[in-house]
Amino acid sequence: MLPAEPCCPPLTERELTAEEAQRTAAMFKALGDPVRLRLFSKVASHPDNEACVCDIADVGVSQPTVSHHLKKLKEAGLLASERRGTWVYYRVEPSVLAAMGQLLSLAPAPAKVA
Amino acid sequence: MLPAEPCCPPLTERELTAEEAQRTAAMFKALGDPVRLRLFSKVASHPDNEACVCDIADVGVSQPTVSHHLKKLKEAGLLASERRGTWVYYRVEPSVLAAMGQLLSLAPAPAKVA
DNA sequence: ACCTTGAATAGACGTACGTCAACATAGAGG
DNA sequence: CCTCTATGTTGACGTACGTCTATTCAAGGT
Repeated sequence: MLPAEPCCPPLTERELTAEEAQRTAAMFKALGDPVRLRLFSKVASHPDNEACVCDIADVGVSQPTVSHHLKKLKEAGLLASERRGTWVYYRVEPSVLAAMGQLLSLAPAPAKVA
Repeated sequence: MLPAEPCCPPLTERELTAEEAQRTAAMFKALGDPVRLRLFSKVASHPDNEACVCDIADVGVSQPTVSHHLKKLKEAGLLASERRGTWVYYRVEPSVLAAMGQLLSLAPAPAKVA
């Protein structure tokens, strides 16, 4: 799995290269599972965009499955984790979120002559 | 697969319900494949956000595979298709794109007391 | 009617994915 | 040390997914 750094202009501006697509698709893929998306939204909507696993683990699947999904989100570059004593905290990477948001903006609207 | 209508406030605002997550994850999932993301970006970056299949089919996979992926994007609500004579045109749904972009905006930043 | 080109469908195949139960690891606190 | 709680890891299982070849459907042109 690629490092998943922020990437690329709005999708409406120009087509992605194969490499850009691979890197970027990895991030979308990470959010493409309902359980992962819920976990991510739970972290993102917590104060300071950060939450303990114990605060977000109630999503209807077993604890190992939660851990597995958090790992996937981390590998995709969308979350970072840090152990503080007994608990492990996950935090969203705001820059990555912003990059994905920009990717989906349809700002320029090329050649809409009207 | 759900109808995939536009949905939901920014991920930072509140956590998604299970149903919202399922609906929304389907859209992210559709963009979570490199080939599909390239196809989508090709359509999105064409004039009027619309392109003939013949204009975008060169992504390194067979023609049936391209057709398969375009169908998936359509089922996810991200593209619409229309036959015009010999050719079939695919067009992005701007509202859906905008909704996804808004979902990824981290506007309010709750409780960053600093 | 026939053939040609553009695009969708059907079916098959290998791989990746989501899930779980069982086990392992990490600190905290007696 | 031992144990309790919080997370992560392993290995297995069924299903979904991406891809292909072969075939079919749709429109045009001759």
